[in-house]
Amino acid sequence: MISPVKLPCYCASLRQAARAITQFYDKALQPAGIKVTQFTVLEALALHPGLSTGELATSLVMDQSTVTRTLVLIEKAGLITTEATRDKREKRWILTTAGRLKHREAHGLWKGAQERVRHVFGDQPIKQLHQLSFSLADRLAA
Amino acid sequence: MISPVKLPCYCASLRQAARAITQFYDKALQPAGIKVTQFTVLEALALHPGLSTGELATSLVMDQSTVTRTLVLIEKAGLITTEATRDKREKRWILTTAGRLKHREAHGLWKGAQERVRHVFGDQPIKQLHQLSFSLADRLAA
DNA sequence: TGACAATGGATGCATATACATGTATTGTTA
DNA sequence: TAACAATACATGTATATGCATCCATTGTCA
Repeated sequence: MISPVKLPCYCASLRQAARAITQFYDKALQPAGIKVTQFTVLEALALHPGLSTGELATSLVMDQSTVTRTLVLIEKAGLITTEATRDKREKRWILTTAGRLKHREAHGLWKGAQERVRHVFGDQPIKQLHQLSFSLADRLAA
Repeated sequence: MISPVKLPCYCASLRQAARAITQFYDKALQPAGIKVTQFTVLEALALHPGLSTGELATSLVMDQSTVTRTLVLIEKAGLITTEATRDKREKRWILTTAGRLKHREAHGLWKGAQERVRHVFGDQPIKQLHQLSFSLADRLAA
């Protein structure tokens, strides 16, 4: 009896989808004790060790302050640490041994979530959504 | 020189796009002094006056507690108020006069943002993204 | 080299988000 | 009708997010 509110707002629909899929992935990652946001940073550092805080922010299209706070969390958890650099202002991040283990564990759970999403939503639609999302973020960042 | 991290995660890409477009709309709505989240609720109430907190949560695919907090904000701003109901537990919301004015003002700004997004991203792509987003939220909510 | 600009992060503040739980009210049933 | 269950929000806690601003360090240039 609740009228479903179908808003024409492009922003509202994207936020809605982001909320829904975030809950889905967070639930999937729960056994590893990390959130999808934190996993994303771990993944980025696993692929590109030594990225700085600012570089992470740029490449993940996040605000620098947001990245800083996520980094603090996973650093406290012992998953990442900083390398020594000449420039004392910057911090370059790498996974610790515990971080590599956690990443491997989380990666398995994440993969399962990816597959389930692909299964329930369809291979073509999810890939299309994925591409369009990246593309939009890219376009709007400029 | 910063390697752009293209993650295969469906969740990461959606979150990225959601962040980017949220900033875009928030900036557009700035003259009205409200955020796109708040505008979404105003819009829902403009279209469907008298929705309860829980109904808003369901129809907007948001957590009830999140909706409660957004409602508190725009209520404090004098934009919405509650109707009297038999059931003293529930709150049914309607726009105040100030709320209707604010909604009208914000709606104009929002429309401009919609058009600009459509222009920079393309009519077909944005509509496709819109549909896919709603569809995914729908699918995952179930 | 000494002042000043630029850079890289950190922090204060406000909102967004969700989960778990609490509280008040309403519904149900023995 | 007196429990007890169910419902509708509110609240505590933690993380996510972004803007404005601050601080420390580095770069530049007269």
